[in-house]
Amino acid sequence: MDLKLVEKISKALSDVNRLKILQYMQQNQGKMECAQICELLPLAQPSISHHIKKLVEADLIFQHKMGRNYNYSINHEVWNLYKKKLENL
Amino acid sequence: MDLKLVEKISKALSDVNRLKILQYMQQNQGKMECAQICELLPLAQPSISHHIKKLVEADLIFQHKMGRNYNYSINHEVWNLYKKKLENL
DNA sequence: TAAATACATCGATACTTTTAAATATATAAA
DNA sequence: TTTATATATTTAAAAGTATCGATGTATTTA
Repeated sequence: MDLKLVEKISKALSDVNRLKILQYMQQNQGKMECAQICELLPLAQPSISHHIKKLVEADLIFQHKMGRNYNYSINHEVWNLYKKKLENL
Repeated sequence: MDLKLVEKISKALSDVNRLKILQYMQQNQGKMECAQICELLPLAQPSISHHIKKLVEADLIFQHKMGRNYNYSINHEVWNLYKKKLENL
């Protein structure tokens, strides 16, 4: 994992709304739906969609389409790689 | 460590120049001077000063004045707290 | 005390990010 | 096949961030 990727992931983590999304996912066995996030955060739906996209683009979460809903789940591999990289930049 | 602080630290980490500064510090027993950073990065001195300030404000590094130079060193306590917090948001 | 050094701060500009309103798309239900 | 639902995308405005030139401030050296 090079510094450009560390930068990208850090940027994805540098917003309280996105951190709350991840927190909620961690507390729900790494899974959640968009509708739940809408209840969790005081933001309009397009804003939440935007934040989710940032997390997806940073490879921190996966997006699976299930019927007309999406399910999101934590990408533990990237998450662990990031933490490991911080140990020794 | 609350999410607002995680956000602040992540923001400090979300720039390649600042990551390079930290990387260099890690490789130098957690210490370095500003002049070394100026050689390391292709940036003007005020930009480097700005980046250092971000790291100091996030409590990721300490600033010690030694004569007319400053010495910077990694704040291992905050650094470790951050990594620990990521383990379990 | 004057000049040089090492850094910080200020001010302007350019770039990026966040947000919401409006709109689009895919799927399920009626 | 029309309508409702869940989510994404587009657009535009506001706020935040990076950069650098100019300048300021300690501190050391001459």
